[in-house]
Amino acid sequence: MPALSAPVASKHDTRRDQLAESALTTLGQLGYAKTSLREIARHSPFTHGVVHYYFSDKEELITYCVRYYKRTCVTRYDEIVATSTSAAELQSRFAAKLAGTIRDEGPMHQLWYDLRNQSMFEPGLREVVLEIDGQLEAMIWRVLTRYAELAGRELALDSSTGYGMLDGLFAQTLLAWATGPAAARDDVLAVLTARVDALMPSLLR
Amino acid sequence: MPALSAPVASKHDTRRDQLAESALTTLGQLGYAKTSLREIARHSPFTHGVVHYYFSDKEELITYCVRYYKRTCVTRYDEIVATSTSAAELQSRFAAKLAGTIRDEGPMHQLWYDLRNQSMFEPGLREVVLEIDGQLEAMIWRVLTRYAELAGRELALDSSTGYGMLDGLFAQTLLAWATGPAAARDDVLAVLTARVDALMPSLLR
DNA sequence: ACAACGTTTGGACAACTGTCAAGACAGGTC
DNA sequence: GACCTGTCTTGACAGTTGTCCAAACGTTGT
Repeated sequence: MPALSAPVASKHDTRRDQLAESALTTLGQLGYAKTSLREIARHSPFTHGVVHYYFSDKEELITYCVRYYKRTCVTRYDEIVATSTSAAELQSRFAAKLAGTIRDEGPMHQLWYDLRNQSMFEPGLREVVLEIDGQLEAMIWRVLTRYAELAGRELALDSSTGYGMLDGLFAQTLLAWATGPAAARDDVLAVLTARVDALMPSLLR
Repeated sequence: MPALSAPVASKHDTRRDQLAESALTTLGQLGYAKTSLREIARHSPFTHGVVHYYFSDKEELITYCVRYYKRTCVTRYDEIVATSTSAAELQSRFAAKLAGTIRDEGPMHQLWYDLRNQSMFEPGLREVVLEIDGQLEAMIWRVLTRYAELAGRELALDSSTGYGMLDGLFAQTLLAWATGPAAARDDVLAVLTARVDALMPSLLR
């Protein structure tokens, strides 16, 4: 043991998080298919042996990364939900934040869709992907229910449908943002914001 | 040259199509990340050397495959558009066909989303992916405009938004279909049909 | 029969992959 | 000082990958 018991997290866990962070940036840049354990180590302060010292398996590293990433992402809109005082405010702030998170964390979202797709081919990823997908749906549902509450009306759709629709618009924008010319990036984000802004009222009845 | 000029397509092109078909089934089963040229050859009547005889590159094979696949997929709903005589008929047939194509061609759709995601990391795929994505959007737009025409009303959204929303619902269902238990497959498809059926009227104003 | 050519095979190559193990390097305890 | 123990480096392994190439094959024309 490194000491008796570390203040908050053992050094072991700290290093695992550190490696997970290096792995996430690598995966976000190269994608799942082209990311190797050696490449991850190259993007970290360590050599490739360390990866196997802290993770038994490539699969264990990946799933650990997904769960690590989740901690910071599935509550992304909760502050907006908590502090908005009108339906109009919630709507516009949510629409803006959707675009903002693409601008600020684009590669991480690219990675999410990549891993989500991989789960269709790799059974080992399914558990963690479905777990996070459910949390993302719940995150959107919190936005929508609060939105209806503030508007004093009822929602015209269920949780799953709302998540599927908004996620489709989000993924579409992310694709255009990631593959389009750099000069058009601001435009596609503005389109997403306007689109969600226009769509949300029609989700109420 | 094998002959002077073959009846319809040269043997060279025939073999390219044949290899593309083997490649597509392999890619649909294993996904982009785990598909190698040797694996493709193993799923074909030939050995791995032939692949490089007909395709200079792995990238050329993949892009050829995507275009080959496109020929059969971007007109999938045109027959429904052409023969439906009422908005209600078009709506229910379209909703049913969406689910039906997942049932019948699931792996091919998984592959499409896989390659679409890869294009965010691999610039070489962007051109062909964006080309087909545009054709898919146009395909959906033909459905929606005809739907509005039959209903005698106006559409409440533009082409891109309609495609993004419906594609989101489609991808969501595909994920559940591909990763969920076999016993639930019919259910998720029925949910998609019901969902699209309920959604479409709200796209009109 | 021969030659020519398009096609196919199978093996080779270097580079890379995940995995593992032996040793070096700490820091602390006796 | 010696000793231990957790950490890290380095090199090795077997397997796979994309790519290339020399040889064999089969058909065609002469």
